[in-house]
Amino acid sequence: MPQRAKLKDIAKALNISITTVSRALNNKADINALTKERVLAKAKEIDYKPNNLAVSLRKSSTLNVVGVIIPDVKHNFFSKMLQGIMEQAQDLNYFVLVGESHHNSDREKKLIDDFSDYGVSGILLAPSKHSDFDKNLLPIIHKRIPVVVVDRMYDNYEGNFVNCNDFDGAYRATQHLLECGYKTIAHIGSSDSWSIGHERLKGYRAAIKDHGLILDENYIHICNFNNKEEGAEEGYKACHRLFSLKHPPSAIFSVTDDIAVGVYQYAKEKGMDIPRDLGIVGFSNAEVSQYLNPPLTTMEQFAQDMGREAVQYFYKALSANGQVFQKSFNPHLVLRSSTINLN
Amino acid sequence: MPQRAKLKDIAKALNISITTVSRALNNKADINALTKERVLAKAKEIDYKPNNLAVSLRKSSTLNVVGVIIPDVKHNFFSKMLQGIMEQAQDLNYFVLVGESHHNSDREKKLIDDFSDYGVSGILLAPSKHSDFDKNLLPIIHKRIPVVVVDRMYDNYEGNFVNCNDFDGAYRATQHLLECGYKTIAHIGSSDSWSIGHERLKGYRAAIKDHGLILDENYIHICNFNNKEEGAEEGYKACHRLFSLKHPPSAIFSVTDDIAVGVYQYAKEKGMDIPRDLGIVGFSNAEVSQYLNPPLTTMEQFAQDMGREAVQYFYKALSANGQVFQKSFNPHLVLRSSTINLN
DNA sequence: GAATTTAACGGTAACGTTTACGGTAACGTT
DNA sequence: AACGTTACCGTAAACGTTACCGTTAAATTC
Repeated sequence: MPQRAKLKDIAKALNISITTVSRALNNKADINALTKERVLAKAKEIDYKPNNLAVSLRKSSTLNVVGVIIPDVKHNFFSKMLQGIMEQAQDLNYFVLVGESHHNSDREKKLIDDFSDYGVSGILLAPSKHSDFDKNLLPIIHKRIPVVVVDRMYDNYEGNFVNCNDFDGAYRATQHLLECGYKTIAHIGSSDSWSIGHERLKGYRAAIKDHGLILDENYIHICNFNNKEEGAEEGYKACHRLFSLKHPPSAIFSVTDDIAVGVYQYAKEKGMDIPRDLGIVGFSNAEVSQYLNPPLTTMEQFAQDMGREAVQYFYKALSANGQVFQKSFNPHLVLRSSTINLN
Repeated sequence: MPQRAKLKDIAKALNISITTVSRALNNKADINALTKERVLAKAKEIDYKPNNLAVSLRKSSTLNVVGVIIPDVKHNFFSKMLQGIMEQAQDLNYFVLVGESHHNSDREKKLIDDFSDYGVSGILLAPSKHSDFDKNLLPIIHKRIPVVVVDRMYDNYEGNFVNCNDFDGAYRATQHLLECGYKTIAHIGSSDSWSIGHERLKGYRAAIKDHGLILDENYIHICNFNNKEEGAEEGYKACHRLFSLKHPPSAIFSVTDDIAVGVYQYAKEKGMDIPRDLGIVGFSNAEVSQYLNPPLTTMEQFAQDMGREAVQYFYKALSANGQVFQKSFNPHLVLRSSTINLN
């Protein structure tokens, strides 16, 4: 609605053609230095700003927008990631369109399609649990829209991605507990259809095995998350089962910090001392974890760096023809007081 | 880059004019039912999607995008708000462009200008501390771009806004402490140039006064936040001073939950029992607060509702000519265990 | 049956840009 | 003097769409 200045206005004011004005503003060749100067001055004077719609239409290019789809902004990991994305995007002069899937595959599909129809230059997707690759992502990949998958992995996915090396992280978390001297280590995991949970379980298994311990399947408790983020509750319930075993565990590697919160609640209720009676390692270094009592040892995921890298990959994918960019970030142990050296 | 289907393609395939195709798809008058059907079928067949750029350019309307500027996505309050914004925006068929100001006024200005140049339909702004109204917001208000200010208030601002009734919230928080029977209530606040801190301080003052107590200025500690979110540290430092007073307070109303975390740390260190020795009420119901030990009594701000309302106001402002929309949400006391009835 | 309405459609211009192309001076070259 | 070169600028078409107006044939009116 607001009456914007156009090339025509400048042209009229200076009594030259629109073409010349355009040339001046986009510093192209075939233009007199003086004319250019006058155009620039006039442009500033009447506050001329190019009409992106017209420019993109004419150039038949897309707008400088990248679409970001995440399951939940409130989640610490995703908001950190988003932060990294926005920073890097701004550096590359891109705008960021954000949508939430709420871990709903249909909603995710709609967002992907809407973004695509809108004409984004690319899409960064942190897939929801149960995301349907063939249905949601494949169509727009075929449309040649650059896509970078973040955080979660599809099976046999061969496109661009940035994720967290969950296997490695879980391995190191478990290893840390072993090195502290905890002998019986349980794992509270999350539903298998979610690749992250799967990888972390594998990492846990590998660590136990590599250290010559026998893996007791009773020590593995897989929670069944619904869409709600009721992690703490699930953790609490898990403890209920784990500590009714004949030989209850002396340490727990929890697949998320949220779940660990539930473990804390259970431990407190039963008068168990963390870390003496029970060692705990979480995953993802949620904001909560530093405020828990005692502060939770956990795995930092570098969400912000992942976000930044994702944007860079998208950017590279724009020009690079067919080349694929992939990277796994190794998590880092954040040593706090929920684990202690028992030796 | 991806070769999109155009009206021309449909027209050619059916041997009719582009105009007719357009009419069919936008279900306008002057079109045969059969023709319309054939067009729609063909459109679906070749997956035609209108080119938004061309449409908006032709109609000289903006794209369906609303720009959102917040200081920090990681912050619980803002991410909740953003969530509300995105939900409501999706319902109204708007896309959401997000940018972070990081409490930097210049960065905020750049975002506002960029969004405006981009051609957003409107802007929702949660101003950063020290945001310069005249410099940042006034220019685009003059450009007639609908603006809704959220959360924080400018002095003498007369445009659209949705905020939290901080005065009322602070009043009720303080009142709650008084009703519990705490006799000496201190306030840890934040720098005055931030309207929110100012309002909460006023609310605190009013509550003390209305209950016939004498306000001891020594009980008011104003933290000087820099841009960093070092709330806990500030809270800790504040306690240092407050508890070296001749008559230390028996309760604290903290301007944010973050700061309250610092109070907890101090209390734990000095062996004070919360809530017996020290009652605490926070503000904003951060995620942390429920996990603190004991869980923190605090004021819920309905960030999500505020976000939703903000989008609705923006939407109304699009058509309503000059009408101004304003609303203050009253915070709600979330009663937990950091306060107790002493009577 | 002539006049008028109506249904259905097409042509053209326009939204604000960019760009391929052509044109006109002014100058230098042989 | 004829030609080529250079520097600068304008014309016109195009990007994909929609609004406006005109056109045709059939249907309706009297």
